[in-house]
Amino acid sequence: MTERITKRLRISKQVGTPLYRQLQQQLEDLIVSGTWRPREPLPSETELAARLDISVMTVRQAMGLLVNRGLIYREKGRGTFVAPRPLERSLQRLGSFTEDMRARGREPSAQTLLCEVVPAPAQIAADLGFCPGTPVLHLRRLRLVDGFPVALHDAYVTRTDITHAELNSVGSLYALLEQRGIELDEAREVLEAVVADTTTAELLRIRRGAPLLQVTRITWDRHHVPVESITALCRADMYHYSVTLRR
Amino acid sequence: MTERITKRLRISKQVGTPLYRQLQQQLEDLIVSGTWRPREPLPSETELAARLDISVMTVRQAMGLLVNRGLIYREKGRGTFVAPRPLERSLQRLGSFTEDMRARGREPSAQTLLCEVVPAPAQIAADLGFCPGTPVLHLRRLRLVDGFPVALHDAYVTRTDITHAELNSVGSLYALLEQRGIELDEAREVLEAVVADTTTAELLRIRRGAPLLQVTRITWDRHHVPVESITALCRADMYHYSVTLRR
DNA sequence: AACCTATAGTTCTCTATATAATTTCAGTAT
DNA sequence: ATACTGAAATTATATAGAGAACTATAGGTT
Repeated sequence: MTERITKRLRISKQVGTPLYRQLQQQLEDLIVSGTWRPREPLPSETELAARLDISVMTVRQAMGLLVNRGLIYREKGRGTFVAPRPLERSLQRLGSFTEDMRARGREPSAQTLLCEVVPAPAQIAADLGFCPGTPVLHLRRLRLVDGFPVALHDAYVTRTDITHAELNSVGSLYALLEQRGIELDEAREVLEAVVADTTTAELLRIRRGAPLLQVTRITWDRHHVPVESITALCRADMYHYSVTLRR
Repeated sequence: MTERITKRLRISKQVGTPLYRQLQQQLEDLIVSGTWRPREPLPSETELAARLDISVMTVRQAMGLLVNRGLIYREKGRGTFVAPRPLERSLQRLGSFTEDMRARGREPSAQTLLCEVVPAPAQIAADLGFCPGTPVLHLRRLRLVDGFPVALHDAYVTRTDITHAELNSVGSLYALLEQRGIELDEAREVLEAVVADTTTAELLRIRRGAPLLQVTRITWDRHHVPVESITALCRADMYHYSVTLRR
């Protein structure tokens, strides 16, 4: 069983990806695909290290990442097990709307309602660490899943050279930023509940006063330079967030 | 500057706490207390290792925990820095309402509206991995901060020997569970937006139809045994959640 | 059958070391 | 003053190894 499964694991120093990342990814694929089920024991660290001819500490590092993602749990003296309920990772990793929806097998799309360079309003400037009035790209988009509106995104982006046409073509703002060499690294989100006003209700095709999840996010690149400040209004009936917490 | 600060760091093998945990905690205290400000460089890993006479890998492990908590960021070749905006940790660590509020310098209290052992309803039983009808403690509490109602908690707890009097005395369900030797380890939360019905509105002193953040949480102990399934309704105007995401 | 002990297996903590990749700084040449 | 090179400094990856702490199992004794 487990022995046959672990024969599928392949890691190589030639790949250019750190060994622990390769292992983490392959183990994660096995878990997410359902090959290993919740509470099923994984091979021990020492066993994997021997089988793959790598150091135990390297295996341990890979496993540590899976623990952090809530996919496995480890018990001293007993072993390592697949965590119950494979997690949605919306609040575990920084992903774009497009990525998140595709990961759920849904077809995301967007209507760009506004795409223009504006002077940064005071609060946005403060969020992004700019002087008020610094030019930023103001981007308002209606986000759809399988053709149905689910969220309204109102973003201020520090990169002002992204065009309406590019957005329509590529779809994902994050993908466009990454094409430009911006390495997204970290974001901070604040989640609140609000009710829909008339304009938002119309766009999202819900009644005025319906509950919305409001998500405010500031995103930084790997040099901790701010990239984006966005407020998203999400239909609460079609879209919710999940997270694993640790003690 | 940094030299004087690091003279305050003390770790000892006698303490019984792993060295990396001791260091992580002390560094965290320095950051949270404001001794180190955002973007300020921390001592390098090698410097700390030399100063504390411990291995670089041990320092690195401590730092890794701080990175995971969003308190610092590391740049290859440059160093380690305090992350901007010290984070509220509500969605980073598993903490109780009581702990969270105290951490924010607020005075939490509760009114227990219901505290009785009941047969687990089907959905709760499914959440907790029980047979329907298994006895669970049903606990409904109005949570207050500085005397003002902010949330309504409706919990089903697997430990049925907790009394109304204990809750009133100690206040924190998690503290009571921990007194009983239950080591809380992990929780999964789902966040949604809803609107207040008449009963909830009255209890929370808001208008009917006002937005609420609904948080559904299942908590497990360190053996991954379910401890609690809870639904919290939180006033959106007084209480919101934050989280750091990583790419 | 119950209990105790020894052993094996597993994760946890820690050490020492090395190389790779990146950034920064100092020295030298133009 | 500027540009280039090499060294120093820093984090990132990886290794090998050891002992501690815990769990599970097997075997022996009562």
